Amino acid sequence: MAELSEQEQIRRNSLAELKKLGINPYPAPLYEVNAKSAEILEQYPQDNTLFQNVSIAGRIMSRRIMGAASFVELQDSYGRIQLYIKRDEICPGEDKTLYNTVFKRLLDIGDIIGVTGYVFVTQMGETSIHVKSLTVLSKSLRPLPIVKEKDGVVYDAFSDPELRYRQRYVDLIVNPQVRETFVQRAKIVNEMRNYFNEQGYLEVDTPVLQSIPGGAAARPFVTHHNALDIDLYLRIANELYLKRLIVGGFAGVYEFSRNFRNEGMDRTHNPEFTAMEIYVPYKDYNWMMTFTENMLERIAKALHGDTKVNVWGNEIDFKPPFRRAPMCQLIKEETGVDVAPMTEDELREACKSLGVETDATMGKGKLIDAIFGEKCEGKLIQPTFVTDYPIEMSPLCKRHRDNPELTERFELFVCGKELANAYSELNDPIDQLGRFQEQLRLSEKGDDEAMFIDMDFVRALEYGMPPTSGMGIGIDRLVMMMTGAQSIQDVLLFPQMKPEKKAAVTTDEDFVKQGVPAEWVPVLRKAGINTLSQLKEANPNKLLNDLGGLRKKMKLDIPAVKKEEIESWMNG
RNA sequence: GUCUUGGUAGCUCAGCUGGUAGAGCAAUUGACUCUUAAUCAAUGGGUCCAGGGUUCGAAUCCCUGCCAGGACACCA
Repeated sequence: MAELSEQEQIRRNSLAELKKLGINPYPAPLYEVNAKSAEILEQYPQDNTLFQNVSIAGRIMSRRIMGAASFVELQDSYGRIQLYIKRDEICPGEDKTLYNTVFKRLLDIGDIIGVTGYVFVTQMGETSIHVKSLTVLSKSLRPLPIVKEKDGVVYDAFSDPELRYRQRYVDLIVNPQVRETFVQRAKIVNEMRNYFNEQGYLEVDTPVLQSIPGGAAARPFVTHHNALDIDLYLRIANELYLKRLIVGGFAGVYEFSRNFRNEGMDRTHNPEFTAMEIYVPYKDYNWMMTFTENMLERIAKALHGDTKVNVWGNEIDFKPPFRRAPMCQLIKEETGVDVAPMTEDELREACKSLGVETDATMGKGKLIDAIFGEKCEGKLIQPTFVTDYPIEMSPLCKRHRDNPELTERFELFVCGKELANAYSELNDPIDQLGRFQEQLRLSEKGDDEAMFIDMDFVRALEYGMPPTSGMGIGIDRLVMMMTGAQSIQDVLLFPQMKPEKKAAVTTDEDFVKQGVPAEWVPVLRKAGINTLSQLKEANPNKLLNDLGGLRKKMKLDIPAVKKEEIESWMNG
């Protein structure tokens, strides 16, 4: 096991010693716990008759040993509390092994223990547990990053993003704000679920494996089902399935949907992400705006006790009503250009004069959207419903009641980023089929984002779907805003990473196969020979000298090696 | 996809125009019965991401690759 670091080796030795002392480092029985660290710290100062017989378990995060008494910081799922461990308290008899050997020598930072005792306040004024008994619950074999903190300043923070995301378990142990982010994420989702359920909407599950990846325009992941011998796609959206359920007659359906898109990754995109979509019959997008702003107000209050939330340096107020403005109006405000009456050629001209890049495949709608994206999006800091999008951008959305070139669609922008998207859903099956066919024409023209045609969905609409409004919201992005996270990786427990590649390591066995006696392998490594190719290219005379020197230096009780032996290793 | 920054001890990081690898914390051994970034003394710990090149000599300079971060582009 030469690959183990010194500290890992020491911990394994401690593990063996614990076993020798008859202590099971991984005991089977449950450990009865009757207190939480946070509760003790909160309640004991109010009433010091409480917690006089506590049992608590957690991980050792630091130790301050002062001879026959010690202080330990114990971390449970709720926070940290200090333990006061006195030798003669946990070892009342003659035998002081539990304190002197087990606690002081064989336990380490990172180990999980359970203790019983009573709560008191130290001379320094810190609420602590005076320990009467101590039980080893799990021995940790790897050293934890040591993060220290004083007066709110964190020293030696565990901050390497690669390690934090690859080994999230370590991140969660040493960085308490990480755990808090995910508690808040759960709170946001629960709050939404309650809001929907209270109004009688039904949570449903729809297929993740779809034979037609519909409901959005994005590159899907493809997989194969062997028994059916067909390709299937991981869903890019669940919209078309939820609308089928509205056809089926539900009074409102929603789903928290893990979606998958085979596209680029960056600070706001992960290949798998969570969207919430909800569809309510007999409503329109105006109703949905009110519904959405009330939902966000509720979430903000649940999390922060206030509608005002600091998001990336801006104070955002989620107090309804949010501003509502048509896209063309916002463009006019920002640029002075009225794009509404323009022809495609005029729009192209307008883009040029505004410095917005275009290409030949873009139609009217895409040109308007390009101007909006370039000039307006970033300016929408306070929550704003942008309404009435051009029709070619929105193949699943109903035409605007006053203008057939527009759709009854809104997107909600906060801090310059799109947060939610909603329609008065298109329920005219003939119009829907025509729009799908238009998408197909676009895709034949080379637009690889255009949608597939889902004929079963059209058939469902032909049976009749009530007028319906639907809304989708990116949960990861919402959590980022509500928690102030800078990167989507900070709101996903296990963000996507390239697999770790182990550097090609020559193992001890490889050296032995090469003819090197096992006892010489560590010496060889000490001499800087870590791979077979290094061994083959080494100078035998120098190696003979080095090994001889190291043999003396390391006081090895093995016979000196001869030059012929070294040469035989080198030649295999 | 392009550009850019980085990868050195368990963690956080130094390491200058090339000359045998350093600190703090952590670890080990010892001292210490209310400490709290505990303190004091001593000790050990490295494939300097990998592979090539230049050189008498490379953590350091050059090239290629891998991984990560950032920016841009692309992205209903």
